[in-house]
Amino acid sequence: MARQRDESKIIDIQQAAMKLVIKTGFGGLKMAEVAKEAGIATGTLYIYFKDKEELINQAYMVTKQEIAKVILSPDNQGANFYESFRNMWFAYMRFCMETPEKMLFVEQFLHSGFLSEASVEVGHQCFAPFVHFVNGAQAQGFLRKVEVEVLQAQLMGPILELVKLGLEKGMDWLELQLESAFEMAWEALRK
Amino acid sequence: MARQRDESKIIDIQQAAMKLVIKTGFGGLKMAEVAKEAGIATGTLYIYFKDKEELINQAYMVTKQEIAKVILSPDNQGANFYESFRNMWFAYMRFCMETPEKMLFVEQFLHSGFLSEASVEVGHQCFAPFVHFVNGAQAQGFLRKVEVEVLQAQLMGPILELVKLGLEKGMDWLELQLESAFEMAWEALRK
DNA sequence: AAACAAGATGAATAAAAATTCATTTAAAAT
DNA sequence: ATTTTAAATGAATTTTTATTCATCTTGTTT
Repeated sequence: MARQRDESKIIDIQQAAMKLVIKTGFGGLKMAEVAKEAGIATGTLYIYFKDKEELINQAYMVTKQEIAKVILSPDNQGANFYESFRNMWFAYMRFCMETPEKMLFVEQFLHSGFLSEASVEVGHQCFAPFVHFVNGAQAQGFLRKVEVEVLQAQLMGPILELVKLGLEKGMDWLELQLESAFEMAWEALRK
Repeated sequence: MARQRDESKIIDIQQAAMKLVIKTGFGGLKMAEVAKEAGIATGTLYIYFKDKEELINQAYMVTKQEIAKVILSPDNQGANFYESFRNMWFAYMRFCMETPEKMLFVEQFLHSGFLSEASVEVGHQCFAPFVHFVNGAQAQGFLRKVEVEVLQAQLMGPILELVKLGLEKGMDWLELQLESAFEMAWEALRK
């Protein structure tokens, strides 16, 4: 008997928040600015989210899951390990270059002081398939036998830094570095 | 004709701020808490620093310079390139493990929205010796010929991630991973 | 040891930001 | 077309946090 809640606003709001975090950092993130960026009134935020903490944590959980999906998205039927690894690396890198705000938001969130119980849980869930992939690859002798977190650090650390550089120097610049960057990652991790 | 200003308070205050940033992120950093952590009254902060922005920027500049000094500190007389590289990597890593708050503060600061003109300048200054070292090593055929920023990303990115892991899982755990981590970095960067 | 000057204090104030809510608007049902 | 009711609004309020300042303390000088 009344107008519908516009569920797409949830996404708009989360995207607005992520976009602003890149510019201002978590410290500078203001609810009034999120609303403005999302094209709605301040009060409307509170229809869709209980408070700032919930908004930020939900943005994290949704985005973290999206990223996990991206990494597993390539169709690796018939590909050898090197090719699968390469596909996943490029899939993730392309995602980061297209929506850097998402990966940087997820990254910064972890040290923002907003991290809730539920977010930690989602983080673990999303990490599980990666652990499985790495364990298999190690067992088959494709990857170095070091703890999975160390592999992850070596793999994700440089990507994060490269995306930050991409924001400063332009994604066209970054595009030119991709092959080298991938090779370096591969040399670091291969057995 | 009056009591001396205690210059060591400047360091205490900056260290307090850096320590708190690890716990609460930049967003959660409160002047009252910095004062408490430093063991002084809130108002005393403003004797030593004009405002929050100045405090944070000065902490950054001092710490960034300290880090630059640490990386160049090893005595590499008579060492070959591999040994020099190894010495620098371990010198930096040890510094990070002893005072993770400094490296994480510097890291987070760059995306906090507080970055001043002067801080950017100091950042560049500190980067210059690294550029020089890398250029020389590339010319002599020790390192891959990729842009210096890409090398830096591949080198520093994993260290940052490892230190974060060290904070979560303990520095004793990280200690056990150092040799592997260094080897991976070396394989990534070597020609 | 008295006077002085600058440091230190922390409660009071100002500024900034999150959240609420009385009111308005508009989609859906009758 | 009218009624209904939840969404949307944004000014007002509350809450949080930075900054100031009247007062006190302490080291130094004479």
